Amino acid sequence: METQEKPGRDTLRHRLVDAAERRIAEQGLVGLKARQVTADAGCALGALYNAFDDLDDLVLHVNARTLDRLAAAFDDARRGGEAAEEIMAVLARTYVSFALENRMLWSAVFALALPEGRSAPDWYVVRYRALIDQIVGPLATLRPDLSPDQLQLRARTLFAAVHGVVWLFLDAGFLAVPQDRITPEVAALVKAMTRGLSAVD
Amino acid sequence: METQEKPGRDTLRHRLVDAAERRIAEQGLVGLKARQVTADAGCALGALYNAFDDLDDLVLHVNARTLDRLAAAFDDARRGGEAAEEIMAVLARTYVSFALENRMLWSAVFALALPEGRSAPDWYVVRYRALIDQIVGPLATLRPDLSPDQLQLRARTLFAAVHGVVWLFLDAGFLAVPQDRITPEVAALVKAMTRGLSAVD
DNA sequence: CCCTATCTTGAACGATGTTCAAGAAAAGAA
DNA sequence: TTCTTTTCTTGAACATCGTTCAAGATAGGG
Repeated sequence: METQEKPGRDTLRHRLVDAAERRIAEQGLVGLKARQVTADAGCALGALYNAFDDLDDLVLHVNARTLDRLAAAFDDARRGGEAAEEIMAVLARTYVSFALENRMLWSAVFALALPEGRSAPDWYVVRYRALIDQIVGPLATLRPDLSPDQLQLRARTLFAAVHGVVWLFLDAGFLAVPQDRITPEVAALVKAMTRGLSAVD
Repeated sequence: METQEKPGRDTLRHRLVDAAERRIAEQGLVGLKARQVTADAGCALGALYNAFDDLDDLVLHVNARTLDRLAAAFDDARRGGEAAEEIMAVLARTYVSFALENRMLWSAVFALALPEGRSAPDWYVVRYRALIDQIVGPLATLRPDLSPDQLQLRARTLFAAVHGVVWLFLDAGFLAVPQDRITPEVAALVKAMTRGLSAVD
């Protein structure tokens, strides 16, 4: 059972997430070790397993923070509420910038692979959905021909497609490309996917 | 140094790759253990490190096989040489089918994360490029407005975008969607990305 | 002040990837 | 064949990892 998070900024849970976040940001997900993170947080090895189920559970909390920060960046980006097309383009740029400025943390969001039977908890999935939902709005304006169900699906497809492109440049170094070409490529991708009128589907 | 592969179908190297391939196909990349795979291949634990540098090196060889099989599927798919637009659509369908029919092996291709400084060897990168190159052909027909350099880049973008969508359904189960909706979504993505005439950039 | 419940500790366990000295096998030279 | 040299093979040993758990410390409530 997931114990209720106490509000205190100085709980052990909080310090552990802080330490884990730093470690991942610097060394990547593979650089996160139980002994290291507990030392950083100033507690014994075993204390980690009192505060969290698991190392994966801890990573999930770090990832939740990362997703929240991207969601906040999305909020800011949409604040300059222009036309739907422009919002879409801004969201795409925001996504790319965020991923590039938080490489390791962003990679960790996708690199974490839960064991076979285990699925992500609700409080985690909610964060994902919140991101998708921010896309559905402008997409609905651009594609009035799509049903709500189709919109939801298409928003995920769009998100995943952009993720794929960013991933290519983040994790598949051997096909590397100058960073300044990523944003235009993603922009082209998003523009193509959201062009409404001539869309045949 | 990478020792030259002997042609024999029954070398230890070959048996190890076979065993590793089976293990990954059944249990996923995380299910691949040095002791298990050497037992399956009928050799001692240490023999693995004579045949390969590393466990990662072994996985690289499994992945190379997988990439070769997809490349072969691409070859077959293009054999019915229709219009460029149709070829593109067929390649996309082929990709999706292949990924779904080889879930674990295909995931392994992307899940393998080489340690920080280490980069994939040339004989491995070549396989990736071969796949991309199969896309460049039809894309060049559909987008005569793009320079060779832009074509190469756009082909990678397209590949990565499709990869992202397939990945979403393969590894991010909580946003799961019925399998029969994947192919149409990818088709829509590819069609949007390859639409030539009204293309703006 | 004591009883209880909770948190904390770090030694211990089992599993893992990798190394390496020693032995076996193969290949070449005579 | 026989000796020498090189290569392959072996499995015990090592270091490191995530995780557990019995024992001790701490805090709360009556």
